[in-house]
Amino acid sequence: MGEHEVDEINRDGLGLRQRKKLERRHAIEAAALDLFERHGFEETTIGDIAAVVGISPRTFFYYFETKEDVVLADYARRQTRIIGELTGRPDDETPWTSLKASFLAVASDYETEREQLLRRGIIMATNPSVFARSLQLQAGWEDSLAHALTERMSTSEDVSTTPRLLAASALVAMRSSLRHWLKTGATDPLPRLVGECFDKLSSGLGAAR
Amino acid sequence: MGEHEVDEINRDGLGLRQRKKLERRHAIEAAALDLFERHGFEETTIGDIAAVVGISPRTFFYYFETKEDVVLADYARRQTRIIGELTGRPDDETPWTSLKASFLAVASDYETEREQLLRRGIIMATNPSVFARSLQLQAGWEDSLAHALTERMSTSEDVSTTPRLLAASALVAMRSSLRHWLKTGATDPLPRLVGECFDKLSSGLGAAR
DNA sequence: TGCGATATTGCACTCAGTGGCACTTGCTGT
DNA sequence: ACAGCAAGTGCCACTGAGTGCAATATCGCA
Repeated sequence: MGEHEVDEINRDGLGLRQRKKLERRHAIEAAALDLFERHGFEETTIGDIAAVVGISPRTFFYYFETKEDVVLADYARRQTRIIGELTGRPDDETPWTSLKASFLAVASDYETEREQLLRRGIIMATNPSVFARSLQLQAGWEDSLAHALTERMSTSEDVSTTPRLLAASALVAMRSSLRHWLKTGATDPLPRLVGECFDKLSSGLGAAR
Repeated sequence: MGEHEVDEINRDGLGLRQRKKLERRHAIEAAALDLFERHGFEETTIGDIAAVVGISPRTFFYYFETKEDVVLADYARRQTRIIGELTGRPDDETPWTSLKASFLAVASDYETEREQLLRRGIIMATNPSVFARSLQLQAGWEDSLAHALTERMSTSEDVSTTPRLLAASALVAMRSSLRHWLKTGATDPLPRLVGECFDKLSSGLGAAR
């Protein structure tokens, strides 16, 4: 019967309704990003964005929870991407190897969206509240990773410290190489940077200088 | 001449003014924490807090930048504590050893403030916005650590990735052991937990399960 | 064509946080 | 002891994010 499910009717994808929603979501993203870059994040109000897209300010919150989330809209996508990648790895691999492989895969994606990442990265680095929100999302990310790892390693003793440590470390590797990548204008190949960071961590921090 | 410095006149400490300020600051902290625990963080307004302490809402912001900062008031103190500890370490030590030693020192402090930490920890773990703010502070912390390390290791190439990686990893170790400590009711000796985490990281993540 | 789910909007409201201005009072140099 | 200064404090008005609610519009589908 007519359930209130997420309708996915049309071939090859989503129903007209879903498509429209996605389009509008992207429209909001584009308009907002543009305004943020031209007038600054703080200076731009929800009203401004709504006006450009031609929707009511109230509707904005139907699409995004906070103003910050517009900038970080792609975080969630990447997050699920990584988790998928991770759970797809063979079971006999050591956790750290799987993590490295998963993050490397995503790192390649990053390069194709270089421009987008740079734009968003700049706004994020410049605006404390956006940065804060990104940290918050990363924490959720860490949770998911840790959870996935706990299932993978049958260490079972619910979410012990080790998976958390692994997950957090992986994120640290990703984050710091990403930072370096962005700071150097995204010229070096990102996967290489990520690989190097992972290796530094896997061989142990004890051996520095 | 009469500079606008932080005045410290009286013997053994600060002037009357400073003391009053500190007292009031603590009063705000106490009242706020109490309200937060009894009615919830979100539910408590700045006005509520101000009313209890007997100040105007406006004045609250003279003492704290945000409502969240009341809960995290001791973060800054600990931060400077650690940095001090770190710069005090002998130069011939490997960075990671110094980091471990510094964090261990602070870990001992934590145990004497067990109650306080638990109270604040609970509020933090329960409230996304407080948690977010704590992450933000940690990021600043990471910056300071990385900076201190860069000076220490004469790797000089301005804030290269390595010090960042070290700093971030140390924070991960601290954070995850702290989390575990809090979750288990702060019974195990914290320094031991911290030590273990540091060791896991120093021997390398590659060797898991 | 009409039913039901989904999308959109207006309105009223709360509350964090800021800016400006006036007023008090502890501190400091003379 | 006194004057000048700046920190501390308070009040008022204001902006803007975000929410709850209820009314309306739109669209897919039977």
